Amino acid sequence: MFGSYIRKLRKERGLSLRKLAEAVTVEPSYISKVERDLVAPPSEETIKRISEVLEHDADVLLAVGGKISSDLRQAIIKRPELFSRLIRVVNEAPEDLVVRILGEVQDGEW
Amino acid sequence: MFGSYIRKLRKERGLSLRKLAEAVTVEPSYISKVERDLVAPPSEETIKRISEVLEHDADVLLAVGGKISSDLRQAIIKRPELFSRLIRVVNEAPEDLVVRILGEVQDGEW
DNA sequence: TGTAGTGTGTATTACATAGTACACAAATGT
DNA sequence: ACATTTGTGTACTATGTAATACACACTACA
Repeated sequence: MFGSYIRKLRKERGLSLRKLAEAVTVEPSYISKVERDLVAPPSEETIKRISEVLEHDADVLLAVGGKISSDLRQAIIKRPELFSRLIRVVNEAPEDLVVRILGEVQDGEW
Repeated sequence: MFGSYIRKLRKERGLSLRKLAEAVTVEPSYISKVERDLVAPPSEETIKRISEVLEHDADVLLAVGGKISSDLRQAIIKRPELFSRLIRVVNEAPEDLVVRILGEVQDGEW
């Protein structure tokens, strides 16, 4: 999944596999294997560099690779009761509702 | 950190290291090393078993061990834009405010 | 004074993670 | 025709993760 996802992105950017590899500072053969899903998705750091080169949301790319950004992990780990509850509750709630809450929290309407 | 944390819990429960090890189905020497932080915290599965035996919140124990429950990870990974934003926004907000939001979302007051 | 239970030390292991290094073949450009 | 670029195949490696296995020494206790 991750492989085909970034291969498509790369082609849309008109970038060769080798150019991507160079920009990300990994071996071309590694990108080749990654794009065909012959190996597991790269590390968090490498995925983040890929997201910059391909100009794609890092959180989404990490998620496609089955990972979570370490700053999110740290936030959760620092207040586990709060965030565990929050995530589980929100996960049950319909998305549009959550989006509305988010907007209001952000706008300081509380 | 994790080690001293569970050692304290275990003593409070009046449990011997070996009894804990047996209940968790790992080697006593392993628990010994874990409790003195000579090795990294156990796997998610093992921490969850420890949390049951010691009757302590699993999310908190996982967090002390630097981990996040896989069900939370899956929730985030399925809707990365939503949850990444949510976590970052909430992380900036004061806790009491977040707790109030949580309560209201739960109570279906939206 | 054994023997049962306590915690610990040392050595080892299986598997996963995250890649590198380098050679090769096909297509493209000039 | 030749050089360059493109993607790929094969082999190898270093580090981390998550433990096991077993022997040892100390304390309690009956």
